[in-house]
Amino acid sequence: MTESQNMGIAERKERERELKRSMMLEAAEALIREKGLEHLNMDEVAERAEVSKGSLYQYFNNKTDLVLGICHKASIMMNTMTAKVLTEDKTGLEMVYQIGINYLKFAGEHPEFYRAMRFLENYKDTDQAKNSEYLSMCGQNRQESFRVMVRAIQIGMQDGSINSSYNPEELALLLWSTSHGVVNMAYMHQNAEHFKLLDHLGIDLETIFNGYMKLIGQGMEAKQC
Amino acid sequence: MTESQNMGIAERKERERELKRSMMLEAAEALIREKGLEHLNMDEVAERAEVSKGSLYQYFNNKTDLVLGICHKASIMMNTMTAKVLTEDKTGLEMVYQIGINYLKFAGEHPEFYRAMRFLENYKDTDQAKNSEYLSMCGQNRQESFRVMVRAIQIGMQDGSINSSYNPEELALLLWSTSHGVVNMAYMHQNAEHFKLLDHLGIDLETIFNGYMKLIGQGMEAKQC
DNA sequence: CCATATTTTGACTTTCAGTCATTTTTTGAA
DNA sequence: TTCAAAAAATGACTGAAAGTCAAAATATGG
Repeated sequence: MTESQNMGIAERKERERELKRSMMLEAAEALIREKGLEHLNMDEVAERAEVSKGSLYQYFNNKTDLVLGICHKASIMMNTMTAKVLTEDKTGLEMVYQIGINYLKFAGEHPEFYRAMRFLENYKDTDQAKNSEYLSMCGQNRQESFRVMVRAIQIGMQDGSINSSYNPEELALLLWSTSHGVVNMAYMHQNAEHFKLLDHLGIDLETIFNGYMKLIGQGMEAKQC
Repeated sequence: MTESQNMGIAERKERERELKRSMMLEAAEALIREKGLEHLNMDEVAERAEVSKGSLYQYFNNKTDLVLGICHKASIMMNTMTAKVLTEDKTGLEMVYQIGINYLKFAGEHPEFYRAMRFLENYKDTDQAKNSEYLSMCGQNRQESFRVMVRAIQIGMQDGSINSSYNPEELALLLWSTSHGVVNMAYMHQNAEHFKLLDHLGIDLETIFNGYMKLIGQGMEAKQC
C-alpha cells in the first residue's frame, strides 16, 4: 500500500468521524428542541443517533462536552453572520445595529442553540468543561465576533456615525453585554411563563430591540448639538 | 388547654419551622459559596445543616425548590434595597443609576445569591419549579422591583432628569434587561476564566457600570439641544 | 485468509435525587 | 405522671441517569 492510499484512508476515516459526530450533535439538538436542555439525557441521545452510549463517549468527553459541541456549532453560525455584516454597505452604526438584530433573530429561530450557549455560562472553569476542546474554540469564536463588533465601531467612528470620544473596546463590551441582556429578556419572555415583567405590553421582539437601539443609539451617536 | 395556648404553640412551631428552614438554606448557601451551585448536593446540605435528608425534603419539595428558596431570600434583599432608593433625595435619573449600582454590588458581594437567581432563569415552567411557592413569590418580588424602577423613571420625567418621550414601562424594561446584561458580564469576568472578552483591559466593575450609565444616560436624558 | 488495530457495544458501576416504613419526639387529655 | 395519638425526624432503600470497560464486531493491510 502506498503512502497516498494510507492518507486517503485516514482522510476518509476523519470525514466519517466528523459525520458521525455531527449526527450525534443533531440528535442532541433535536432532543433539546423537543424536551428542553434540562431533560437532555445521554441514553436518549444515543438512541436517537442510532449508536450505543459507549460510542457517544468516544466522540464526547462527557455530557457537558456534548452541549459544548452544540455551543461550538452555534458560535460558528453566529460568527459567520456577524462577519458578513462588515462586508455590507452600511455605516458603522448600522452595522452595530445589524449585528444585534442578527443575534436576536438567531436566538428566536434557534432556541436550542441559544439555550446551549447560555448553558455555557452556567459552568465555572473548575468543571468538566475544562478538558473540552470545544470550550476553547467557543472562546476563540466569541473573541472573534467581539473583534468584529470593535471593528464596526471603529468604522462608525471613521464615517462619523459613532461618537469617537469612546474607547472602541469599552463601547463594544457595553454593546455586547447590553444586547445580550435584551436578547435574553426577549428569550425569557417567549420561553418562560414565569419571568414575565410585562404581561400586558404585547412585546414584539423587534420593537423591543428597536427601543434598545434608539436608547443606546443616542449615547453612541456623534453629537450634533 | 385554652385556645390561646393552642395558638401559642402553633406560633412557636411555625417560628421553629422557619428557623430550621432558614438553617437549611444557610447550609446550602455556604456550600454554593464553597463549591459552586453545580456541585450542590442534597446529602451534603443535610449533613451541613445537621439534619437528615428526609427532613430536608419535609421543608423543600426538591432540590430546585431549595435553590428557589435561596432565590427568594435574594429577591427580598434586592427588593428592600431597591425600594429604599425611592425614599432618597435624588433625581429620578440618579435613582435609576443607584438601583443599577446596588444590583451590581449585590451580585459582587453575594455571588451565591446571584448564582441562585440566575439558576432560576435556566428552568422552563414545565419543570419541578412549577409546584414551588418560592417561584411565584420570586415572581412577585421581581415584579415589585420592576414597579420601583418604573416609579423612578416617572419621578425622573417629572423632575426633568429623564426624557419624557419614552413609555416608562418600556424604558424600565430596557433598563432592566440591559443592566442585567452588564451585571452578568461583570460577574462572568470575575467568576469565569473562560468567557473573558477583554483580558487586557483591567476592568473594574464600577467603571464598567459608569460607562454603561453614561452611554444609556444620554439616551434617557431630557434633550438640551 | 489471518493477525492486528480500531471501533462499537451494552451490561455494569457510581452518584445522587427523591421516597417511605420505622423510630423518636411532642402534644394534650386523663 | 402516664399514655395514646399526632407530628417530625430518620436513614436505608429505589430509581434515574452519567460515565466505564471488557468483550465482541469490524476494518485494515500483508
